Amino acid sequence: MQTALATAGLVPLLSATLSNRASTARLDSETRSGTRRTYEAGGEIFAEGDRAICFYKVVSGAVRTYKLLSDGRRQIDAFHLPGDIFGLEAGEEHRFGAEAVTATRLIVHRREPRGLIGDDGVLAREVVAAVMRGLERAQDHMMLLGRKSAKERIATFLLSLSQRMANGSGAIELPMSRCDMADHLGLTVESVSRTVTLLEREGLIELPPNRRTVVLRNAAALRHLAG
Amino acid sequence: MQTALATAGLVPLLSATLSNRASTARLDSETRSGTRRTYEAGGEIFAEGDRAICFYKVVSGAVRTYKLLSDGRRQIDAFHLPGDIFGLEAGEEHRFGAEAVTATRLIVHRREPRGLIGDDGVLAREVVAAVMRGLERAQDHMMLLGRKSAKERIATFLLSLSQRMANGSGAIELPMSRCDMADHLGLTVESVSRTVTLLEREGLIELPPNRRTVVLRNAAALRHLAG
DNA sequence: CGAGACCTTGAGACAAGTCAACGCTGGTGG
DNA sequence: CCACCAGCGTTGACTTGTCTCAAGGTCTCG
Repeated sequence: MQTALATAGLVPLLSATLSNRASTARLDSETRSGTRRTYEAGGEIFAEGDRAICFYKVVSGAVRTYKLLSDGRRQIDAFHLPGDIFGLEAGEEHRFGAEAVTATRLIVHRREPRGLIGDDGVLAREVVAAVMRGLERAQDHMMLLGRKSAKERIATFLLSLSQRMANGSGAIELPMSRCDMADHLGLTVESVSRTVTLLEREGLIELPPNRRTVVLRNAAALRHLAG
Repeated sequence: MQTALATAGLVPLLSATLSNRASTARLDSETRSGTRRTYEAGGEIFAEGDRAICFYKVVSGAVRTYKLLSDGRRQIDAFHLPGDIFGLEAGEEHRFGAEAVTATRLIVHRREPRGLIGDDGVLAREVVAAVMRGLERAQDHMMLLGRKSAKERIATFLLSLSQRMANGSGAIELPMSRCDMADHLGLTVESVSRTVTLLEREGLIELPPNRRTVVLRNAAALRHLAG
């Protein structure tokens, strides 16, 4: 059993064979060993520097993880949507803050020194997959932040959200404000607003008066922009 | 050092089982199962999209891993120095290209589907530690790319290099060109050159005529800049 | 010593940032 | 039920940091 354990943790790292297997074994880990917690919009889940006792899985809502510079500049590392795991750390402390973007329900898992996680192969593999996915997203995001124009950033962001939210229709319900988008994409609020408006004028997207919904009108063109 | 990281990082994350089993096996992983390979400056180690058969550990020299956009824009994800592991993938393919920055010696490890890695606790932990460290570096780098000025980027970069190279004196031998620095920091060659010159004029660093060496004259001020 | 790669510098252009209104919208309380 | 308020989003005018383009300088290596 302990060998299986070791395998569960490491193999997905090194070969995709198992990772495929893990994703099909969609046992709901929610039913296991986690307690629930809810937050209202804007609620703090943990702060940068807090001891990393727990990690979290989003049930509903959305979460942002971010870092601050001493003068208040903020970089939002990622938005976490239902199914996503966040709050994993290699060290003792959280290297990010985390806040609920909208009203959010989470499952909280204690980071057990041994035992619990080891006993749950599904969760363990989910955790490793979450780390690897986080790494890949971070790498792609560096390309965006380092080398893409505002228009390309917005296009990339909208496409990736539409894939992750996948609600059938082409409409995306943005959970986050323009300010959050800006701090994720390395832009200012004004640039985000202007660029979104520009994409609408060019017919690539559509913006109901509400402004928190986006309909992708020309996904091919967006994809071309996103590179 | 890496063992320390592995202990701090992997174990709390996944389970202590592996660590107990392997913590007594203090064998140098270099002596196991890895073959050596050398590259001259500029040599390609693998290309984006290649099947990820192997991963690598730097013995000497320096390696850059990068992504390209269709129009040639490049983002250098990271520079890998002696002791660093790179080329690990969750999937079947390399998501980056890798090239030697200078003449480089590597150890090549086959990515065994199971078995071998599981048998070598030290290597396994090094691997997980490498992934976690890669994630942390990527996260810090997003802050840099998304929110820092050119001056702050250069300061951050020089400090981090000086820590990683740690050759006693305060002098850093830059293995990479200005162009590589630019593509890592999300700037242009010209901006890098100008900013480095500026830091020299302000007395924070010193640049021997060679231009590939940097002496940190005022690390405190640089640290303040880096945020 | 010469060629080429690399680095620096300058001048001008431009994308994105800043500052400042203004408008919408959704919620609250009179 | 409507009017107001506060927060969010948009837009405009202007500024600025970084990029672009174009020389020119400097090191290294054959």
